[in-house]
Amino acid sequence: MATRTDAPTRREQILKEAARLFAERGFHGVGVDEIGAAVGISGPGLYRHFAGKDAMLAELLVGISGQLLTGAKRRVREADGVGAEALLDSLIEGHIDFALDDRPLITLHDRELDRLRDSDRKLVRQLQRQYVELWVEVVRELYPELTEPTARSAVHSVFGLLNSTPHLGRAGSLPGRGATAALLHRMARGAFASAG
Amino acid sequence: MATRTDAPTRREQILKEAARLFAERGFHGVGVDEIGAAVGISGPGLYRHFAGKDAMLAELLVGISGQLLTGAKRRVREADGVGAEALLDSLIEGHIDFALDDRPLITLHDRELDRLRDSDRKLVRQLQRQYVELWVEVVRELYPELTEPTARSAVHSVFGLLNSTPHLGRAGSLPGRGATAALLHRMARGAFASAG
DNA sequence: CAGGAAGGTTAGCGGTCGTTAACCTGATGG
DNA sequence: CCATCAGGTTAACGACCGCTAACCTTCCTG
Repeated sequence: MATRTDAPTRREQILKEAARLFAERGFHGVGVDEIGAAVGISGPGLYRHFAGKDAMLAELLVGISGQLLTGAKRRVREADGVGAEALLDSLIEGHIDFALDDRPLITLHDRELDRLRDSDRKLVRQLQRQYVELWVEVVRELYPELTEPTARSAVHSVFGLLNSTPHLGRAGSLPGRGATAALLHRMARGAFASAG
Repeated sequence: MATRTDAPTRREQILKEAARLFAERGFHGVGVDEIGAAVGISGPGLYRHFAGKDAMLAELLVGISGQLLTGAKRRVREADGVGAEALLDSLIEGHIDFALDDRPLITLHDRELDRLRDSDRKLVRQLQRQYVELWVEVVRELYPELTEPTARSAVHSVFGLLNSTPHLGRAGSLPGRGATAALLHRMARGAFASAG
């Protein structure tokens, strides 16, 4: 992975703050002036970087879905031949990393999808579907007794479990990142194991 | 439980439709005219029944939290002495019933809490906290090796799992209510069992 | 050193939305 | 039989919000 060391561009600043604000107060609950203020410019200045408020949300959601899918595909590729056990662990690990590092995006991901233009929403849905199907394949390989609809439901439910991180108290109430990740991982595996 | 047989009052109609619309498009994404139209009256007519749009959301959220807590307390009372195993099963069953029967409310429950007036939000948070603590006690009785913060995280995560029902395709894609409930139940138990 | 692109600014327009005001109607009960 | 009231209606107001227009710097570059 090409690790970023250079400073974030203004566009990236804006996207990050917009994600945070959208997650906190909802897409309609945040004004462009607030987003601008969050990056030190004011209101209409945003339009030098984005076509509009909708475009920010679209870029965020497409970006999330794309990143998740790309990462998962890479894991499948790199884990070729190591067995379904290790691959599922890798997928879970990737999803947990994402859920813990980009909480606002995870929140947006299943909250504001309906606010997108039709074409963008279709694209995001397609990316999501591919991501899910990728998991379903791995899960069914590991638990062949699961029917395909059952496996899909199980995958969605585990996503719900992993995406619960925003609800795990903001501050130091949770037992540290590593411990939280390990707990979520164990629970996800336990949930799958009991699905059949 | 005193089963309702009489027709729903207008207030109840409004709340039900408002819940559905809020869940579909977000609190700010729904206008009072739409809510009115959904029950056959128009816009400002709602103000004969509610002080304002905020009041509808507040009543919905307080109602949900209260119902969840009341039901859970009843289950604890009725299950006195039957052991932690059966009690946890009962709590899970109750939560699943709620998640399957009142999907819009479940969605609102963890999506629009921040839109409430301070006092209402505090009340809802307090009811939620009691509900969580009730689960935590049972879980820790059943799995004494769990620390209290770990148990609390586990409970939140299982809520995420159980509340994933809105993401399980609207139509006939899921394998029937009974099968879905059973699947969720098994997965929740498996997740808890693997938390330690 | 001109000059244009990049990236800001403020003023303001147009539309939407929550809410209120004023009015109407049908049922109810003394 | 009339007063009252619950439960509607439409008109309209005021606030807010997304977005555009017009203008102003700063800086790179031929």
